[in-house]
Parts: sequence; structure tokens; C-alpha cells
Amino acid sequence: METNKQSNFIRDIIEKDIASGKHDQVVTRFPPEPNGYLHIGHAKSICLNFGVAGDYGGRCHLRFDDTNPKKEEPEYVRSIMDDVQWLGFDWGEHLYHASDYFDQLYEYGVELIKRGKAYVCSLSPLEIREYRGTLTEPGTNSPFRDRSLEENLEYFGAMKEGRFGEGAHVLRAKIDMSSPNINLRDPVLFRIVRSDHHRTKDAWHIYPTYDYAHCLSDSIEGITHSLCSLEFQDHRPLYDWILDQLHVRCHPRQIEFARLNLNYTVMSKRKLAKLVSRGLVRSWDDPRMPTLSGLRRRGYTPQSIRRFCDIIGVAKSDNVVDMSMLEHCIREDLNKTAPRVMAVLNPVKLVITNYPREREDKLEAINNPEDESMGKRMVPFSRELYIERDDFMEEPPKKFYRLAPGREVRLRYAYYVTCHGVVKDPSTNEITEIHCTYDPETKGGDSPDGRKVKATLHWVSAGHAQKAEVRLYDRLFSRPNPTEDEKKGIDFLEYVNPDSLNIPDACFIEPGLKDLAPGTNLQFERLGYFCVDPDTKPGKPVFNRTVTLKDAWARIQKKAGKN
RNA sequence: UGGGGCGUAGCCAAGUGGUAAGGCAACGGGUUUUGGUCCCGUCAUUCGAGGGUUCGAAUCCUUCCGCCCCAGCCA
Repeated sequence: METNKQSNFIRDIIEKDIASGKHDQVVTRFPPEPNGYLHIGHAKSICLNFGVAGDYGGRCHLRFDDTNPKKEEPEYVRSIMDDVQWLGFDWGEHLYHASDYFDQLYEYGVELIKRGKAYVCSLSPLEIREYRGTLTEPGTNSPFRDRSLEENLEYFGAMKEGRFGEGAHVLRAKIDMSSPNINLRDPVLFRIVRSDHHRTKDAWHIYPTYDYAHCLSDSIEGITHSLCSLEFQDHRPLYDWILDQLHVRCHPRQIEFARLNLNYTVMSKRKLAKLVSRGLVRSWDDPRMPTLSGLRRRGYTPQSIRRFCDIIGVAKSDNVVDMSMLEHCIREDLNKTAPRVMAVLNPVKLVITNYPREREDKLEAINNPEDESMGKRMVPFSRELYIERDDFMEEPPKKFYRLAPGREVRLRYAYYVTCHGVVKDPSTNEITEIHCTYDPETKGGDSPDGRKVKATLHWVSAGHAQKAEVRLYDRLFSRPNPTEDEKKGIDFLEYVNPDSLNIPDACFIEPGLKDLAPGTNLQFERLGYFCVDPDTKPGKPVFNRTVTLKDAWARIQKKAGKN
């Protein structure tokens, strides 16, 4: 599934920079904060950063932006590395942490003070906010703005030594309190945090802020193009200001692009964490989650996600991509690669009354009509089978051309059968058995007389079938935009789809599927793509439905229901 | 009501003065032992709106409208 990557404005910039000789090598970075699991939105960034680096003969660093010890944990570091690798990208030797640069960042802070470009401010957090002004009113200078160089150095050193409590002092850039860009109103560069860091432990009592650490980390690593999302556009002047004051030799270009939004889900770590902590999903890797670990467990392949990231493009306009795009990508991939198998999710017994009780056939089935090299297998057939309850109707409507009384259909790879009666439970009136006769001449599914049949049904031999747990997933939210009513005070959790998980009581799969490894992708013919869940135990297989097949009959029914 | 961005079909998105790519979705039709796949076809006289420049404008100028982001010692 090779994709011709479509051009985008970032690739245009990079190509120009190479053509002009500004750079002879492209260096990008993916800079996650280890405070949550990666989601499909991060995949867009990963594919972009590693993608352009790879395509233009450069490299991409994985850098943990670990400047806030209060939120970050090693568990997240591990999952992020797993997910990036799973997606198929390799940072090689270039694994970094912003915390690797804390010493250097501190020295740069000293230099800024010496150049008269930074000062220690002893206003309280509340006061700093008040002094900042508003969107329409300029801020006012801090009374500490003109501290002497010596005093600044002394305080900054004391902050580092841990002589103050949180919030007592900060190091601020001395820029312009009346700037229309609020980010330039003497932004905080270092703050006191009395928490252990997951890597540097108790070595530091001050930590750099994002604006300060990010540009300098980029510079230290020799990044050429620093790609980030739109909300940082206002920060770019600060990014540039810091690097300019310090006269660093490497000054990367920050370029912003629009982050990914998908309908019927949420894409913020905070909201995803809330779903987990409220128990609305099982965990970060719940197959309903848009996390990479969730998608992986759901059965999405790395190829399908990379393809998705290719086709959605990269631009600067806010966007909400349709879930059907993602589904298209996984179907496209699995159609080519997933072995086909028969499974019945909502079974009803079908008895072939003219088929001897003790007889048993072994019928040849094709593993993947899209790929002959995947070969064939033998499937057992007998007098009693399970078929899908939805494949039979006593009084079929116009466009229903599956099994019905008096009608002949094909059982896939087996025989033509004709229905001549049903057995019902007298108390519930529910059909318990469908009675058919078969035509022995049609073995394999073809009739020698050229007789046509309108439908082919999947089935499983009742005596041979393997029981399985099958988890059917639907969209996590009932609305395209679950956050649309937040201004009205309605929390997004109100719109969680109560039917996002459905586990039918009795599912049967054809035998021979007992020992599949978790993660194995299959197509259950006519139903969808399914994947072996890690909950699988010997003799007790568990499957997740990755995505349904496109279903023309379902569409017809839906249309009929609306009219 | 300050500043920074963005408006091309239901959705994503090319297009950068020469007469609106492509994909998803949808809708027709063909093939088919999966109502799947595959194949063929339909789907923007118009690019947020108005005005202007030009032989020619989605592209340039201008006015207006709409949406998003920013007042964390989060990233």
C-alpha cells in the first residue's frame, strides 16, 4: 500500500530550504510530554516529522519534553516509545529528553541575566497575572524588573539551591509589558517546583517552562524545522526572541500546522484520561479509544494509520476528519491481508433434513480471494449448522434476498439449500430451527445446471463449532462533536454512547482457530474484520471487531426506516 | 473593542493570474460463491460576501462577514 505523499506547505518550505542551500540536511523532532498516552492526533505529527525527515534524507529525534515533574511519569515514557516504534518509525540514536539539558538551560538563564534580558521576579502568581494586563489593556512593569545584575544572579542561584518555596520567585524574560502579544509580556522562564522529577530525581528545584526549554532544546539538537500545532503561532516571536538574545548558532524555524480532529471522539489527553478514570472505558488501550494503543488492540495496523495520515494532508485550517476516512484505511489494508474465516455472531440452527445424521463433509474454502498465495483450508460440514439469524426472514421484504420459506440460497463453499419450514418456541414464538433440504449436486457451491441463487450465506457446523467471545464496538460518542455543548455547561461525558460495546451471548467460529496469537487480524466473512484480543485464554478465544464490512443491505434498511 | 491565524462540495484537501486535482462519504450501473472487493459513471458555472484591477481572478487590491487561538509559575 504505497502512498504518494501529497505535497503540503511544510514540504514546500523544506524543499525550498534545500534548493536554496539553507540546509543540506533536514532535522525534525517529535517532542511529546510524557503525561499521557499517544493518540491518533499524535500519529499525524509523528508521520509528518519522521516522514519528511526520511523523505529528505535527514533524521527525526524523539525528545521527551519533560519539564513539568508534577505531571510526568515513566509509564508514559514507555508507552510513547512503544507506540512510535509500533507505528514503524525509528529514532535510532536520537532519543533525548529536555531534562538532559537542564544544566545548559540554567547556564543560558544566567547568560540572559548578564545580558540584562532576564530578571528574578518576586511577585506572587496572582500578582503576576494582574500585572500582565488583559487582551485589550497593556500590562505594567514588575517592581522587580530593574533588580541589579548581582541581585538577580544571587536570587537565581538561590532558587536553584532550593532555598525558596514554590511560587516565591520566578525568572522572567525582560521583553515588553505592553506588547499586544501577551506571550511577550515578560514571560516566565523558570519556576520553582518542589517535586521529584522522573529522571533527575531531586537534583533540581527549578524547572524551565515550555517556551524557554523548547526553542533551546531544538537549537541544541540542531533541529532545522520545528513543527508544532497552531496554538503556538503566538509563541513564535518568543521562540525567536530567546534564540536571538543568546546568539545561538542554530536557530530552527518553527512552523505550525493544524492538529487532527476526528468526529465521534475526543482528542485531548485530559479528556481521554477522564474517560479512563471514570471507568467509561476499561483503560487507555480500550479498543474504543482513539489512542494508538487502543487502535492497536482494536485491530488497526500501523500501515493503515500511516496511510490515514498521508491522505488527510497537512494544512493550517481547523479540521474535523470524518471517521469513515480512518475506517476506509483499515478496510483497504485488511482486505488485502486478512485471512477470511466463517463465524456466526447471532446464531440460529439450520437443519438439513435430507442430510444423513452421521455424515460429515470436509469442504475446501479459500483463505483470501484477494491473495491466492494465502491458500485454502478444509471446513467441516454436517446436518446441523448455525447461520446468522439476520439471514432468514419468514416474510421477506422486497430487497431481502437471503433465506426465506421456499427460497434457495447457497451456503458458502458448501451446497445450495432450500427452506421448507421452521420450528418455533411455542411460548416466545421465536424461531429455534430452520429446516432445509440440500442439493447434493451443488457441492462446493456451484450448480451443474447453471441455476442461480441470489444469496450466499456463511455458516458454521454446529457439532464442530468453537465458541468464542466477540466484542462488538461502535462509536464512543453519540454525537459528531462531543464537546459542542461545553459552553452550555454540558460535559462531553454526557454524550458517551451507551451502546459502544456489545458482547453477544453465543458466538461460534469455525474450528481450527483455537490458537491464534493476540493481534491476529481476520475477516469474518460478510461481517467485518476482527482481531484476537489479548484477553484470549487457551480454549477461550476473544475477538474484537475492528470494523464492519461495508454493508449495502444495512444501507437499504436504514433508508427504508427513514421513509 | 488588542494580537495571531483560518475560510475551496457533507468531510479532508490540491491549486500561488490562464479558466476548479485527488481522496472519503453519497448516489446510479456492471462483475462477483462475501449485499465485501473490483470496475464504470454522477456529484463546485464556482472558491465566505461585496466592490475594484486585468483580455482573463479561488489566486492581486479593498471593504465587510464568519470561525479558531492567546490574559498557566501547563505543554
